Amino acid sequence: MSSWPELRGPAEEVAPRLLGAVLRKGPVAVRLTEVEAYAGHLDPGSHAYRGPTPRNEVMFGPAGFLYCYLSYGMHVCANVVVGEEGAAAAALLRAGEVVEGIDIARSRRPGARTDRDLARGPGRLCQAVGLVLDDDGADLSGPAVELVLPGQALAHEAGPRTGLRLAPDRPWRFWLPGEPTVSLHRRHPKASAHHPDL
DNA sequence: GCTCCGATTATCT
DNA sequence: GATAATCGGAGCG
Repeated sequence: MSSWPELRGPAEEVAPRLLGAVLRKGPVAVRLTEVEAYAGHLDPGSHAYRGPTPRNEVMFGPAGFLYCYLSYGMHVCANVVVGEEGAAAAALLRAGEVVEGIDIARSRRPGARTDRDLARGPGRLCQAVGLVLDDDGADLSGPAVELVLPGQALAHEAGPRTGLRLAPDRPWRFWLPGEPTVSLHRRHPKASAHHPDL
């Protein structure tokens, strides 16, 4: 039963369709403004590149479920599983605008100076929405966690992925133009070394 | 506004 | 034991 016909197809085609979608957990909901595509076993940048493990097994399942993992030992990041079952394709939820439960979101992110910082960045988004490691595998049909797709695809822009050590060059980051919650910066963790550029 | 840097732990080799 | 799809704070303009 493919209850998510809109999520079929390659990650880089499905991911932009998530822009403008609303993700809710309980009282807090965000409207997604920035996502990133990961093409599973075909993609050196994906956690699924080297095959199934206990952590990434949700990605190898059907579309419409949440894949959550711990990043840098302290931040939770969330993906929507997309594509055909077994392809392990997913879209990382990079940023959003809080559209419901903003007071609760603010209390969860006391460090945020402005509302636009509440869910700007994958770790911040999960903190604002209240997503934790235990939400790994959640069914996005609800009721605990729910995803509502926009009626039609919205106009978007694309650019290279950020933060990855491997395959950062694919233009698989997608965002809604003009959204203040979108962050277009940040370089690699470490430039490993200075190559004299030949 | 920008860049640099250290924190912290589940997961995999 | 090394790695990592990040964040927040410090320092500068």
